[in-house]
Amino acid sequence: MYTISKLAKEANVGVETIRFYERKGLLEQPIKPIQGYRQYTEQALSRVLFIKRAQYLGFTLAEISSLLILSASNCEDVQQLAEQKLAVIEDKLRDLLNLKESLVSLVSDCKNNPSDKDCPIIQSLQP
Amino acid sequence: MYTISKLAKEANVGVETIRFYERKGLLEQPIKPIQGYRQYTEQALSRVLFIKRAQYLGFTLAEISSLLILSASNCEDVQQLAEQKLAVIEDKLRDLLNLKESLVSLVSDCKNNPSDKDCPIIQSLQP
DNA sequence: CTTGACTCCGTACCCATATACGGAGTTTAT
DNA sequence: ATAAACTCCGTATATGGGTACGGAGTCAAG
Repeated sequence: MYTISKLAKEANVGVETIRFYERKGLLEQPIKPIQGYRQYTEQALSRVLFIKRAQYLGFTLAEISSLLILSASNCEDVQQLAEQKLAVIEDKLRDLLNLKESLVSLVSDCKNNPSDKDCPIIQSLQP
Repeated sequence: MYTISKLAKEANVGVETIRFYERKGLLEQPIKPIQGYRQYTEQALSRVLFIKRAQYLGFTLAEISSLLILSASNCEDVQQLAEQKLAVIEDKLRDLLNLKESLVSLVSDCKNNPSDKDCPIIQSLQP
């Protein structure tokens, strides 16, 4: 069990971020004991780490929210939502691959540029 | 020569976006004639298109700003900036591919799940 | 039992990237 | 010569994702 600051530290985010996620409904706020501080479980930690990883992958908090709602429904619904997310991921993959290819080719043009000016990247951005 | 709205239309952005870029120093604001409206040159259009392309490649406006400054001089620095972006994109690609594979396999587990509950996806989200 | 660190809560503020509004001036079409 | 459309300018608002602040309560060590 963690206090909020331990949890934040463990997940490598700020305390305020935890509270922000709670307000956004991304993280369940543990019931506060009549007297004392809230206790956070391992599950809360996994949840925060999940959010962070998904964010890193380019999901917005809103998307992460619906990813997380998966766990509220029955298997078929879960599966369906997972398939939707899969489609989103595949789109993102395609976009990222295109981006990567453009950048790779630009950088390689740069490497073949003998001069220090007339940078091919800049030129390619010039219409 | 364009008026601001022609320029905006040509570049496929809003008029307000042009003004915003001017405020940000990404775009030089043409001198306003004593009487009348500002005139924008082809250069201004190229500049806006440059910004849009660079944005599409994943550069932030701040980065674009430094790209524009660097473009006057040093191909190597530009290349370095592009390589940094490339590294970030490659990391994201790797992670997205992993995520996709896990989702694919979870969805297929779901399909092999005869019951409506004990959803494998839900179970995989439990700690 | 006091002190210092931590928590709680509401609210305000921050940055990036725009987008909208409103009143006054300007241009263009009829 | 007037209306419609456009521009100018400052300011306000939006959205996403946080970060900071201040006062009051709580906990843990000495």
